[in-house]
Amino acid sequence: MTEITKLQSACSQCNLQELCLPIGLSEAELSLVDSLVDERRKIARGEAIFRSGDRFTAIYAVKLGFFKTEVLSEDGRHQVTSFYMPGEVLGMDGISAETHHCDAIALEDSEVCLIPFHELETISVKIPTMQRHLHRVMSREIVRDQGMMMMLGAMRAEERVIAFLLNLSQRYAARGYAAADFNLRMTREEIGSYLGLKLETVSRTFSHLQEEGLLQVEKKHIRLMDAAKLKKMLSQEGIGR
Amino acid sequence: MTEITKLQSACSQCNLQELCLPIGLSEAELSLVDSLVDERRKIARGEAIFRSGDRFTAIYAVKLGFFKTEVLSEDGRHQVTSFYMPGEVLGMDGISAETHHCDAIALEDSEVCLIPFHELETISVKIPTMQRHLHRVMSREIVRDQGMMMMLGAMRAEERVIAFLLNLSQRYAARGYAAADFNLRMTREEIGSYLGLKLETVSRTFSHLQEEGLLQVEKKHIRLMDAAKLKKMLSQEGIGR
DNA sequence: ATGCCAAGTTGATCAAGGTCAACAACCTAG
DNA sequence: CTAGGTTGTTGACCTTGATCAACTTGGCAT
Repeated sequence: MTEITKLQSACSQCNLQELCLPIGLSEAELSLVDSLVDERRKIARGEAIFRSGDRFTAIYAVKLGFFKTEVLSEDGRHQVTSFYMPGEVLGMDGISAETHHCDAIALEDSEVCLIPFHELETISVKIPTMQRHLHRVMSREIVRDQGMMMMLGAMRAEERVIAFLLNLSQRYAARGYAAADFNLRMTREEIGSYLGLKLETVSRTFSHLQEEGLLQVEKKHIRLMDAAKLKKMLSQEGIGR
Repeated sequence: MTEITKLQSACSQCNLQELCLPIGLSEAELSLVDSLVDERRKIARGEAIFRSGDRFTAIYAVKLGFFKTEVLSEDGRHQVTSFYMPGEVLGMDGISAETHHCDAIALEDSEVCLIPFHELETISVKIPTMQRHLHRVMSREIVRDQGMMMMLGAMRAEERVIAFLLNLSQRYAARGYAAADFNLRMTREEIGSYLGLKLETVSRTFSHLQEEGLLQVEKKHIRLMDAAKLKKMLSQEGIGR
């Protein structure tokens, strides 16, 4: 199902450039990058870019669509660890052992740009800006994960849901989409898994926030009615748990 | 309190080398590394190497002692995100924004080797092995964090405690210490924070595992009486939560 | 259409773990 | 030695969110 069609891909032409690449590359450097990222791949909804245990060869920039990553433990359990939208880079978990430690699955028909990692390392020796950028992208993932731990370890259900929605909102906004009006690409169950909650709890929390007038939910369509108040609920709410 | 004493530090002589550095560096490369890591710093118990908001300049390899990192949210909440023991590297959260996002605090009198990050980037251009190693270390942190999320999101209290103890055990073993007999360096509260539990729950779980004969706990001294069974409990236990 | 399945909502009940409180053991300072 | 603070243990009780179950809705295949 996964097409390995090579689409023309030129970072130098891409409107996601500012999200993927360091700013201020020269013409020459940009064309080096173009030659590095020479393959684009279509991933159908439900298909994986890579799975846990797959040999690591590349990292992937989301060009179009939406992904989740999920880890599975020995027993049947699995947990969504992240969602990725266009301009975000995934697959860096594979570097350490040359093997991926999670599955990366498309939530809708999507496209990724394939960045062969060892070539990236080679190029980043020639372009220090590129090296630094790579390090920042990796570090950003570490910081994000720390925030995630904070959320899972220290927030109650309602706060987690709010934090999740505000995070999505902010990422949509950064891409020029409406910050307060968007469609979820994932199911309640996937949200629950990501937030360490059961799908029923996610559903109930949505309903509850809607009753409060803070949110409008219609299936996957979300409208934030009072983002300011939601933010406040996050930072003030019970010191509890 | 924090002494900025410069101790002699020579990676080429260090017995933690195999944990910190890539294998197979040449003499010449090793002496380059020696000149990079020229400062060692003593950190007294309770003191911080860096705090959230501090400008990022370096990463730190634990030479001796024990650290925790903790993030704090706007409101008073804080959460321990990691513990570090000798040979482990901390501070990489600072790369992305040139600012640290957590506090790194010594749990006992400790020593760290200071690795100026921009110089490390410079050197890793000259030593590809070094660059690759850096990427692996960062990636390892990402993988570790994913496991942490899994734990916080999908495991029940008892499993978290077991996973925590087994993880410590394995890291002690990797350093040549007894795998089944060690002292905790952190309080029950710190363990609880790390595991997303209250200190009472940690305490009760210890007691419970002790009743089961799986563990011996005497204050901070832990003895794993049946590591095999503990491992089994982790992978089999309730699909629940 | 019709039947089916996945996704979502809502209610009733239950249990894991949080909260509050009392107390013990230990450490340090005076 | 004594006082006071920190750390840990244990008990009683309560809250949050999980579990189980019924039902609705919409999409898709026949």
